Amino acid sequence: MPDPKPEPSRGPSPEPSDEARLFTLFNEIGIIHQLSGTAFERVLPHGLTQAQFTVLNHCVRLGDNKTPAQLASAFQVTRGTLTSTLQRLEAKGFVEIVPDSRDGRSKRVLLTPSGRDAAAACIAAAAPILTRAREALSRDEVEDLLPVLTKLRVWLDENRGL
Amino acid sequence: MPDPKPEPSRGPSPEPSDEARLFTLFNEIGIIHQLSGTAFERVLPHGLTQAQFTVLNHCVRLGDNKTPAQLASAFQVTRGTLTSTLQRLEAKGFVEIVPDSRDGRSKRVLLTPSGRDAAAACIAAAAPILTRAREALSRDEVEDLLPVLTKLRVWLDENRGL
DNA sequence: CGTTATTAGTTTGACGTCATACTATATGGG
DNA sequence: CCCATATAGTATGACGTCAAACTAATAACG
Repeated sequence: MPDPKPEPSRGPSPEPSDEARLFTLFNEIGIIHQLSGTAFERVLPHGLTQAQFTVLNHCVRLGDNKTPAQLASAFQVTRGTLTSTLQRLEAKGFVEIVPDSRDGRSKRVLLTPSGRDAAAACIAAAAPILTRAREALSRDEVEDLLPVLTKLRVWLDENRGL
Repeated sequence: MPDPKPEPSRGPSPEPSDEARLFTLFNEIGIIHQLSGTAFERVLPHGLTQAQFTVLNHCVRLGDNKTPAQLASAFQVTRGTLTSTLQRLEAKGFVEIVPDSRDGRSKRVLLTPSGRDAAAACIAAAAPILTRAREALSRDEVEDLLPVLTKLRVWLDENRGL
C-alpha cells in the first residue's frame, strides 16, 4: 500500500533520519506506481491490464517465441504469476501457447495478429497520458531520474535474498 | 506488472522517444515498488503486510482515533481496500474499531497496546534493510530524487481523472 | 418537514502477485 | 540404465487493489 500523503507539517521538522528519508522514498515510489498503473489501465482497450499489455509489448518489441520462464524472468515475476497472465491473454486470443518441440517441459508464447493489433492500440491509447505527463516532469528531469532509479532497481534485484 | 528488465542492447540504440523514456521511468518505478515491497514483507513480524504496517505506523506517528475514510484518503486507496486491511488488523488485535459517537455513519480506528508494540517491532525489523540500501543510494542521491518524485506523485494525484 | 444528494462503510468480483506444493520432463552421476 | 537433482509449467490460497453496487446515516434545500 502506498504510504500517507504527507500532511501539512506543523511546527519545525525534527530533521528526519536517513532511514526515514529512504522510507519516504519507497513510499513515494509506491504511490506513483499505484496511481500511474490505474491511470494507464483506464485507457487500455479490450479490458487489457498493465500486466497483459506488458507481455504483448515485450513480444512486439523483442520478438515472440519465448518460453513463459523467459518472460517471467524478464518481468521479474514468478512463473505462477505469468501463467495466469498468459491464460488471460490466450483467452482473449492475443497469444498462442504451443508446446516446445525440443523440450517437453517447455512451451512457447506466440503473438497472434490480433495480439499485435492490440499492442499497437494500447500504445496509441497510452500516448496522450505520457504526453500530458510532460506537464509534471521535464525531459531533463526524466533523464536525471532514470539512472539513479535504475541503479536502485539493479541493487534490489541483486539483493533479493536480503 | 513490472516491465522487462532491460536486456543487453545489441547494436546502436535508435534514440528512444520522450514517451519511451517516460514509459521506462514508470517501469523502473514499478519494479522497484515490487521488489522493495516483497523485501520489506519478508522481515515483518506477526505476518504483517506492508499495507497493515503502513496503517499501524501512521497511527503511531500521527495519532489514532481517525476514521477509516480519513485513513483511506491519507493512503490514497479506496475505502473498500481499507476495510479489508482494517479487518485483518482487528483480527490480529492490533487495532480496535469503534463506532463514532457523533456521526452514525463513521467509525474510529484505535491502536491497541499490542498494535503499538507491533509497529515498533516492524520498524526495528526494517531498519537493517534501509541501512543496507545505503549501498545502492547515497544520502545525496536520495535527496535529489525525492523532490522530483514528489512532484510526479502530486501531479498524478491531481490528475486522477486522466 | 420531506425529498434529494452526499458521505461512510461494506460487499463482491476481477486481477496481479507471492509462496508453496505438485507434476512432468530433463540431466547428470554412479 | 537408474536414481538424484534441477527445471518448466500449473494449482492453490492469501493478500492488496480497484470498480461498482449496496446500505445506512447525515446534510442540503425547497
